[in-house]
Amino acid sequence: MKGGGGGKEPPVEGEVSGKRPKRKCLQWHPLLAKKAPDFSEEEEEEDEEELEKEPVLCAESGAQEGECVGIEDDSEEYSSEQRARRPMNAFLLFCKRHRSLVRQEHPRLDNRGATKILADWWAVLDPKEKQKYTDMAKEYKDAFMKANPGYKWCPATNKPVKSPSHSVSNARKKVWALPSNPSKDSSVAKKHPKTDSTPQLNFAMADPNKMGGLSMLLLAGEHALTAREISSSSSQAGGTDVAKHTGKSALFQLAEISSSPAQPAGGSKNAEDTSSLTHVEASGPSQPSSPDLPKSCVKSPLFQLAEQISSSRSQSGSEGRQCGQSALFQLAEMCLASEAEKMEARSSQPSGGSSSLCAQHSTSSRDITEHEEQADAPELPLTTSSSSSSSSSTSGSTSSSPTDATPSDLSPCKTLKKKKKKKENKDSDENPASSKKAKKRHSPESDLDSVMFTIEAVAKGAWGLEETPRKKSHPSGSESSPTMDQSPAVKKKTKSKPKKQLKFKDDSAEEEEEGDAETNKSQDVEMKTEEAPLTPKAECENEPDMKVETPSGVEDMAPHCSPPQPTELEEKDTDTQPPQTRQEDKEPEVKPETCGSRKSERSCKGALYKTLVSEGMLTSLRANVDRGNAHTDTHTHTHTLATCSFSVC
DNA sequence: GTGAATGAAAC
DNA sequence: GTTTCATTCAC
Repeated sequence: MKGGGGGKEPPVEGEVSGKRPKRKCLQWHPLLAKKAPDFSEEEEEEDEEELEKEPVLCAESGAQEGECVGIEDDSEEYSSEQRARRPMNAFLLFCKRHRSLVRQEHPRLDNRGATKILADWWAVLDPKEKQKYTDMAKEYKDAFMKANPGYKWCPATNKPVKSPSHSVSNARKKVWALPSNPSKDSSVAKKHPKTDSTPQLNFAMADPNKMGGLSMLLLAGEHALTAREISSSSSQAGGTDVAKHTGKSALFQLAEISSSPAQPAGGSKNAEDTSSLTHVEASGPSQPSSPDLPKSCVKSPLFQLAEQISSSRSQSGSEGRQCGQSALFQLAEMCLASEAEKMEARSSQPSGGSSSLCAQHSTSSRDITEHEEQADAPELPLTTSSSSSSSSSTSGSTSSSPTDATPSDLSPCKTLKKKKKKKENKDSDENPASSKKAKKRHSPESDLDSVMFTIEAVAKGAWGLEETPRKKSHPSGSESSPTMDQSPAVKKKTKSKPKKQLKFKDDSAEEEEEGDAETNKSQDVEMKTEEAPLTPKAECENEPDMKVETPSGVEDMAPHCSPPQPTELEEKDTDTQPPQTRQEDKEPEVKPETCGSRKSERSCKGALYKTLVSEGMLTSLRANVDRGNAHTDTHTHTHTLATCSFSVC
């Protein structure tokens, strides 16, 4: 499987082979580039170092641009991709942040399935939560725009520019280069902007790709330094305006960088990596992640950024800006967290999952904690993140292949078109509503998992919780219950939707045999559950809410397990399944056509869910399930408990 | 390369 | 109102 590490690893190869144009994400570039060919093996550990080193070198040299660029001529390859990526929207941010969790929970589930779940989750998400993400997205976008003033959302369209050869590179690079922008201080970093094509190329090429995330950081750091030369470490906020700007851009970059996938580097390194990242984020005292590296160089920038961030936060209190920064900061954290999660997930999967998580947790937790304290803003409580973040780590080098070149010529737009066409076909085939369903269907397993998961969540209401770690914040004071309830519930429904299709089939057959079938399912579920690492993330606070809705059995675990919502879910799987089925049955009626549009569907689901809840359907179902699965549950529960403990640790 | 989701911008 | 693209990665 590429999957495990592969997913990202490939990128590494990519360089040479050059594949995956898509990946190009900003994040990827840098890292990938770093991965440099030099290393053949050892790579993992050293890769990281190198990665950092390279940038460092550049930094040292001072002329980052030229040399760096030069170094990697290859970079041209990147150039194709260099084009800045669109900033993620709220949903994407959400996905990025939580995907790993979902995947952890459902190892089998592929991204598509995870996306579905996330979508459901998103639908259910409290407005507040959404708002947070929305805000973050906004901030992110703003920062992005600042960085890339001239950026057009769909460069592709512009393609004209892209003439085969240079055009491409320019366009993409531009993005990076663009940042230049205007007036802002950040301009320094961006300096090369687009104004001159030539320079730009160099600059653009060089920086982003070669420099990699670090490079970016360096640049940012420079700016920052400039702004706050003063503050080498303590700086507080000095925050001059400039600093702020810088910080922002820096943050933005940081976010991008952070988002860069964790490096494939081996899991073993994770610990180290993690530490390095951690310190970076944490802004902790500078510790050199790796002695080898010129720490000062490397760290400095990163460290500075971190400092800035932290300082900004502290300041922020007084200033309004904080919001923006915090958002960005959060974003960065999210990215890191997500990566970390990934790392964890991967590493954990093979082995034992939960344990690994715990370990990581502990490790990073401290750092994270600090951050959280500082940052913690309301926003992302993200428990998840915490866990994941910790893991984080690795900076990886990921790499994706820069390569890609490819298509770029045409411009992404074209490429996309293909996709779209496909989609269209699908849609056209069926009604709107149906179309969705049809799509959903792809893999039974995934669907099942997702369904199970959803069901569980619904039963417990965990989902809502999970998602929102922030929810904790309490969403609702008075309303809380309703909102909370709904969300989870909705989720369920939502989920059901995807499942429905699958389930329908199953249900029809299964329902008849429910007795046996359930048992089997439950077992299956358990199996899955076991496989799944169980995560953690959870939100204890939610529990209460959950309980409210789901008084029944699961509660036991829920309380403790807050983190492991997923876990809970799993437990429920067994139980839930049956219920699920039923719900689904009902849903079909409602959902189907009504919800032609995505939103509408979600809404419908939500409504249905509410209805069901009100009716007490869920409760009754659960009860039934519990009874039916009693023995099975016992098993599961035990397992769950264990899990919980873990998470708790 | 595709898909699965949502959302934002461009068209 | 439609397209494109953003993220992620197994397939």
